Amino acid sequence: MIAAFYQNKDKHYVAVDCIIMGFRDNELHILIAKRPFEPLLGGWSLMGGFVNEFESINDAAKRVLDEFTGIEDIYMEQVGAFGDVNRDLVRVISIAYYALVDIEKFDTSLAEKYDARWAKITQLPELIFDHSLMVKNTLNLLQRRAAVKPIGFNLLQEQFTLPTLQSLYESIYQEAIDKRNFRKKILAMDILEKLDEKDKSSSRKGAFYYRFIKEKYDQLIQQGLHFSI
Amino acid sequence: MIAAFYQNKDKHYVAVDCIIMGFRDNELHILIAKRPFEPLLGGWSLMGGFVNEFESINDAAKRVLDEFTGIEDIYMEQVGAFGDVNRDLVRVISIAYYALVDIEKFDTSLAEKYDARWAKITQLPELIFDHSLMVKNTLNLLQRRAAVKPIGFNLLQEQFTLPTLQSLYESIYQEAIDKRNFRKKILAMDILEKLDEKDKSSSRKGAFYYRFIKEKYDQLIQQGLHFSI
DNA sequence: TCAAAAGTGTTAGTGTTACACCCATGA
DNA sequence: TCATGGGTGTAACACTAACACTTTTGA
Repeated sequence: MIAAFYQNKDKHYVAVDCIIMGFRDNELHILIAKRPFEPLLGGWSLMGGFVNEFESINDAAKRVLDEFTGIEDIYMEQVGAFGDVNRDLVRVISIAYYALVDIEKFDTSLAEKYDARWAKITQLPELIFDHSLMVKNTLNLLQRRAAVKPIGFNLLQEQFTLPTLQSLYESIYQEAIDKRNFRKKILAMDILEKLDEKDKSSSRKGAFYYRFIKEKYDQLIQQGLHFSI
Repeated sequence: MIAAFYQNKDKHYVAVDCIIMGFRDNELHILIAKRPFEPLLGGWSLMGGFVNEFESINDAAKRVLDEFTGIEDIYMEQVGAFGDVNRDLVRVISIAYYALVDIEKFDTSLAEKYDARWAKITQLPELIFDHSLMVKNTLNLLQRRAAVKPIGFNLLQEQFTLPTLQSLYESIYQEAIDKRNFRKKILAMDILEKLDEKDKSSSRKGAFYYRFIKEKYDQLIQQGLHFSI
């Protein structure tokens, strides 16, 4: 019988915790919620949930992401498993995922429902358990990923200006980038389409909108392009 | 009561699977074992074990590594969690770790005990479940890590020659490296100590032994050195 | 003396960094 | 007209990649 081999093994609670990132006011933000119950009532935490018996861990993460943002089809990637015995109040193994969302699509009614808010990554409060560590590892991973994959666009709306795109990367890497070098590099890849419209919300002159052309990117990758910022 | 919150949640078997890597005959090898029981009797698999109730997932990995190699204090890093519902015969969530060992320290009696063997990474047989995927992800991760961290030395003995070190990196990246450029780069970092002794096992002239000086590396890192191959 | 692997520098080219001024616009 | 952020090119420098011959030694 198959089950015999597993019979005497311990079983564990397994959770997913999501580092949901958005971009607003030229800064990365993370969605955090105030814990509504004891113990640690009022402590800030990431968005999480338990993995169900007939659900893959990826599906669990997608479910949690949808539940707390109201957005489906979110870009996400696993950060890793966190399994210290005492990381939670009872023994729970948690698998962290980070997600990149267009903050404009966020269902703000959920913020009230879960007592959640978008916190600037530079001004995060202390989080419960090992959630601060999860965020730290995520930022690390994001910095490595964003340098070689065009995932940053997931944080922006369909149309965005180059100044906005640049400030996004500046926020990810926490450092200033030279305007001319940045433009040269991103435009040289030839994966953006310049639109006719301008965004005049942050200057009188206005900045042209651009659009990421995924099809072109995919095609160029086939031909050996290496995305790099 | 604390437990109330968790009460109705599902529990899961959680395993660790280890991608144990060694270097021999100028090639990366992975330790795999023949499954000694049905179903899938005789199928090749990675080294694994279940996570116990009062054991962190890292400790579980260390336990498994020691059990199958006879070596303590092994360099290891988590690859990630694998949690498809049907990845195993029953629902098991597995956390993969890769480990880099000095293959000379391997307790060969364990190879018989577990019907294990070191398989060349270029000639791996098909593995059971999602183990081949785990290896693929590991190789990816290793390539990224080895380029910026001096972890390759964990695969070698205390003393090694530059030709050996080079062939190690050639095996990791599956591509030839220019001898002169490689030496220039690695020696420029000034983290190796040249010894007086030569290894004459692979040439009449003999190649000088070198040693990685961890203390010096740590010190230089403080001063802003970036390891890079 | 020869075969076989170890060891050694230079150059061209590519990519990266640093840097300053004009433009368009609304108030 | 002026204040503000958007937009543009070039030159020095650093790094990378390409490349061939000499040395040592045991058989």
